[in-house]
Amino acid sequence: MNSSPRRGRRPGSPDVRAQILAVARDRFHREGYDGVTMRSLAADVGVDAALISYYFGSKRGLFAAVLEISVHPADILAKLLEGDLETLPQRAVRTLVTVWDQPEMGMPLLSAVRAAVADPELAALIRRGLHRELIDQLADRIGGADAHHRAGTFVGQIGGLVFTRYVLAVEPLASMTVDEIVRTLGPALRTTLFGPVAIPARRPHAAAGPARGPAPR
Amino acid sequence: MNSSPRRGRRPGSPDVRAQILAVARDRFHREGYDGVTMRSLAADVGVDAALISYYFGSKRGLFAAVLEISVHPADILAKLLEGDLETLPQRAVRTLVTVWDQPEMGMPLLSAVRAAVADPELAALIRRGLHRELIDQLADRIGGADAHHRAGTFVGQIGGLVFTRYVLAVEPLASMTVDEIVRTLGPALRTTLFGPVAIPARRPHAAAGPARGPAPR
DNA sequence: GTAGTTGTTCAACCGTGATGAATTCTTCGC
DNA sequence: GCGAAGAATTCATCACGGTTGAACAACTAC
Repeated sequence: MNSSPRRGRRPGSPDVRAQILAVARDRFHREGYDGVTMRSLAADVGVDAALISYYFGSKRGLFAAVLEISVHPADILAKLLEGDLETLPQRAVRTLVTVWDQPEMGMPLLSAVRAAVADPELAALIRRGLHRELIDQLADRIGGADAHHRAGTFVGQIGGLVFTRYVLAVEPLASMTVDEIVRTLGPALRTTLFGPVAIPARRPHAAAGPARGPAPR
Repeated sequence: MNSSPRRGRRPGSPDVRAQILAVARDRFHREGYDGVTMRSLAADVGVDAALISYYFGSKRGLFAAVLEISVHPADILAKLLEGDLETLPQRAVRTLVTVWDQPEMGMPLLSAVRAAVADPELAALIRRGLHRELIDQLADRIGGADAHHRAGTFVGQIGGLVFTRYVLAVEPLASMTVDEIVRTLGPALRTTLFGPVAIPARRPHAAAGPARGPAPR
């Protein structure tokens, strides 16, 4: 891009772009996308609102930039998948809850999810991310004919935890401890990954259910 | 058409309120809350925008009215809980997917969820609804010491299905058939409701996990 | 110096939801 | 019937949202 040596005015003595980003980050996480207006944000930084557009193109651009510096899920996911497959369900739940429970991580993630629900393009971003970084890899590791179905369902269950505990905050999930959640959700996740297609503990009510699928391996 | 829309009350008794509601319902479901502007909606109905405020107080009031006539989850939930507890997981999944898959029901529900994510008051509504109508009742039916934890986790997983399949539309969940979903998610839900705290199919890797909880009844 | 580039502000635009006053129709007491 | 009360409808306007183009200021390069 910049072929010629640096011409023109140098960035102001305080790096205004970084300042805007920092304040925006704080306020977006605290007040949500709609709660932050460009004018009020500009006033906070002590700058004209047009400058934000100048640097970030638009309000959404600014939000995207904030997300960029706030959310890095990929490395956490990679760590999870590296470990022992047997213990993955418990570890996944524990890691997820731990990460989301600390506000410095949870708030950015929450605002990201909120924004994604409202904005189809952001939703597509998350959708693709989940699929490539998590579901495909997980399916590879568990193997078997219905690996993708199991992996997808697994992610769905994890997503449900995020949705009900953090976005909706519905009780009792919202105030259960990490251990309690691992205890109750862990076995279900194990069933999804490794279990048979129907738990044989009681009569599966064979009538309507197409209870037989590909062999549970 | 009518080139000079006269001021004042219209002759006859056209039920304009119902007309507004019908058009709003359609457009909200198709274009989402933010996609519908009061002016464009008013133009669609052939009416001044102020009339909407007159009838419904505010845009949110209109949206609430649309939800009112579009979403009645309570009766469906009641039916579910009436049936045999043993088959509840499968039936719940099947009912949920069936309902959400038909656009006449699914779109309203989806726009409700979307709105709830953006608006804390609506979120509180859904939160309370889920808790009173579903979790408490379900906990009563399954009984036992950790009934509430199990019920909450159950609802969380169901919510995850909604979130990932319908809101985020992440693959492969988004294009799995009803039967496939019932097959993969059903057993996990059974585990949540009735299962032990750790599935004994393989060595539960006793180290880290607080794998023992209240007896599984 | 002068020209060119970048940072910053100002004023304005257009679209949003909301509100109060003005106007016209319906209804109901007499 | 008449006339007043009230309901339904539009208009003009407000405050506020994000965005934009022109102007100006600061700085670098030649």
